[in-house]
Amino acid sequence: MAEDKLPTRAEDFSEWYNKLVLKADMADYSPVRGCMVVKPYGWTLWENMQAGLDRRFKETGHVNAAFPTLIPMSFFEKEKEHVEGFAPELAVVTHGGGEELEEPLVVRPTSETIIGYMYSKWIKSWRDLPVLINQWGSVLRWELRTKLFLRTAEFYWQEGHTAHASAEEAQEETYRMLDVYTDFAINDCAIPVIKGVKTETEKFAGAVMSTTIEAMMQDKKALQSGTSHYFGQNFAKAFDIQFLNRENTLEYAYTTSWGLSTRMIGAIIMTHGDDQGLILPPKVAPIQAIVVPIYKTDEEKSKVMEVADKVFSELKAAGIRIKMDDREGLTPGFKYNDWEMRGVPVRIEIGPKDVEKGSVALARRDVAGREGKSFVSQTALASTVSGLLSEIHDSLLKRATEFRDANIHDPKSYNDLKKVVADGWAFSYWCGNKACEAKIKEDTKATARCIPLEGQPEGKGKCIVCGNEAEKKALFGRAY
RNA sequence: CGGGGCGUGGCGCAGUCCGGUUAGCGCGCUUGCUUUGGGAGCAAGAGGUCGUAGGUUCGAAUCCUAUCGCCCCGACCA
Repeated sequence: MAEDKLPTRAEDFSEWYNKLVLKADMADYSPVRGCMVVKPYGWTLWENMQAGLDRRFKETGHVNAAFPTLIPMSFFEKEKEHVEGFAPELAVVTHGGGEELEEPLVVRPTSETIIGYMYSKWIKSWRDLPVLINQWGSVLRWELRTKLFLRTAEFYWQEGHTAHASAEEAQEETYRMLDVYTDFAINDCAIPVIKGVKTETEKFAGAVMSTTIEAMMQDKKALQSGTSHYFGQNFAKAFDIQFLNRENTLEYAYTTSWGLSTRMIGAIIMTHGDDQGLILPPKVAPIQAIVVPIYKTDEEKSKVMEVADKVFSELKAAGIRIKMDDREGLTPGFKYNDWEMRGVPVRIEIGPKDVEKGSVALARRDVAGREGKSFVSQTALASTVSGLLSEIHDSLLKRATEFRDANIHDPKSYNDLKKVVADGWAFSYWCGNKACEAKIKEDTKATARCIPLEGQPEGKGKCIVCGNEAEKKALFGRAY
């Protein structure tokens, strides 16, 4: 741990990320190419994220269920765009129990098909609608280039699948869940995101409309952090999800799906981390405060530990996720660096001097060095720490928002756009034509991230590429 | 699938061009003593089929052939 330091973000952002994921004990490579092992520290973070999302899902009327991992191959062929989109990345099971299967089974890359099949059995009347089901699980996509959390063959996520009696209602659901993701990203992960609609080129295979929340990483690349799709009747027709409406006529249902994955962990790392390591947003951090006791002699140790234990119990009772670092034989300095690598938001140092003065040293992870350190009274420490945690959340969000906003540009010409997207995003009028979108991608590697739902100027403009009339502005940037 | 790089103790590397017998170094690990308010010091230890298979040779980590795997850059994607 002492050697083999983390590269700085400026030196090599990609290496910084790879090393950090390993050194912070978040995940490890698996023996199978492209798969990852999520280690306990990373998984606890995910559990906290799950809790925040799951609460929001329940509040908006959804229930959880579980659908199988294996899906008949033929299901994938029922929706044309869907099969085209996913065919290249399917893993297929051909044998079971030593025998070749009559019909190959696909390891789910997403569950629209099998859930569509089940919904067609369950939905007969308008009284059965809406169906609002979410599933927590993992999916498998045979990715060519992988990176821990950001793109792995197998990843963990939730996928919500809903069916509605009208297009309006399904569209409302699509936007409602996008708002849920936005709220989660901002208020739990301290990640500012931009809500928007995907272009035709970028949308989900089989969707009528895809929406997204896009976040800017510190290397100014975009990361799609959550998606919510409106399917219209596409999947209902493919899987025969029909119901008798109030007029007693048979009608196809309107469906949606929405997902957010462990990729969001990557977003947290790349949004907040610094050259010392991770910086975890307090709301989801596995450990919110770490206690480091400092002593030399046995006599000092017993006095210090008495205070440290008391502080620990008080904060724990106050609902703060706290841990005591009582490892022997390690210097305090080592422990500081160790917990900084892991991104623990608050560190509480307690030494002989603090015992005398009735104080503790509080260090906040988001402000480096001495500036982030303060000496506070042991009395009412729980409320001091709670206050600091919430202050850290606010400051992380503010810092990330300012960074993002400073790197979104409004190029005046196409040439200008080309320069801008090399190191930032462009927010420009776009006519909606695929050719213009493709030209940008070809010239700059930047893609249309989304057409933002908010912050659009009044009135029309001219497409940054072709100069034709354009209704709306789109965001362009290089993406993960 | 194209282009580039790399496989040597747990990790990071040197040695390979120009073969020579005990394969080194740093970190980590184990034990002991001293340490401990920003990555501790000393001492003694443990740990390696040099990716794999074949070949050349008195002798191969080193040369030849084949093969496998990984990483980076491109084409596809949450």
